[in-house]
Amino acid sequence: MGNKTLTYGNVDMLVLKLLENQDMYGYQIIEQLEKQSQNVFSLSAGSLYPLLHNLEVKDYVDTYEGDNNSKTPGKKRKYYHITEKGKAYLAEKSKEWEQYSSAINSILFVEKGAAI
Amino acid sequence: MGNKTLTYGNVDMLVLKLLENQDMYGYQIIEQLEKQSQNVFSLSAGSLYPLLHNLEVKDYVDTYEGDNNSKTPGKKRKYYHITEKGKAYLAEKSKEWEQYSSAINSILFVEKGAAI
DNA sequence: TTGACAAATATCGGATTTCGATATATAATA
DNA sequence: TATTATATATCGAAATCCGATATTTGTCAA
Repeated sequence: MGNKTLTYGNVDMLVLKLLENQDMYGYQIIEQLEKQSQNVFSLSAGSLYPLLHNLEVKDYVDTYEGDNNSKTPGKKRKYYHITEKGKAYLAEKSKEWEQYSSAINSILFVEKGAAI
Repeated sequence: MGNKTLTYGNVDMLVLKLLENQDMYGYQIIEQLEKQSQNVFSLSAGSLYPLLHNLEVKDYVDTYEGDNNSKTPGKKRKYYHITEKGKAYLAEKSKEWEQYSSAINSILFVEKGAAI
């Protein structure tokens, strides 16, 4: 990431969220994440692919190979599709994120001298 | 923390924020953080003390020993006080947090099928 | 009075997560 | 034909946090 530690523990959630919207292949996820965050995040390939394998092992996604007749260069695309189990996990993590970020904000945005 | 990875990389910011409000000793920081986050965070001592030493090495805080005539048991309290350098660092990290969390939210809360 | 407990600080190794470097494959392009 | 862009993959290193453990010291109950 641009800032290394800022998405720690949340990348899987972000990836699953993108996949909830549509099936994607790895490289596409990297580009989409960068675009959709206005260049705040730029996930590296070395982070993404192990993470995707992990999501597959945990049955949060399943995969299929892309069209052979693709006219783009490079290795064959591998598409990822979120499972029901993945959706449930995503919902859980999203909820945790809301709770967590609001707790951070409740500490950051307390005025000096305010009663707590 | 209650949830292990959710505050990764942000604990120093939270601690400095508490110290911006008033000088505190370690144990007090743990209790205050728990209280002020409505029990969302519970920082462990094994996390806090190395972190405090690191903040001291970086000149983000300086320290002094508490009163000898304290009637509470336990080791002597060591108070931490935020420096100007620490305040500048806190401001920087807070800004990053705002940017980061809003980027996360912009990905999480996009409606299915919405144009991006 | 003495033993248990609570307050307070401290350190270490282990677990988790992410990144940079590197490798490989392949089609388009110059 | 060589280079570049696309695409997937793996590995070791770095950073951060926690659980377990240890130590000190004052209070309080038995």
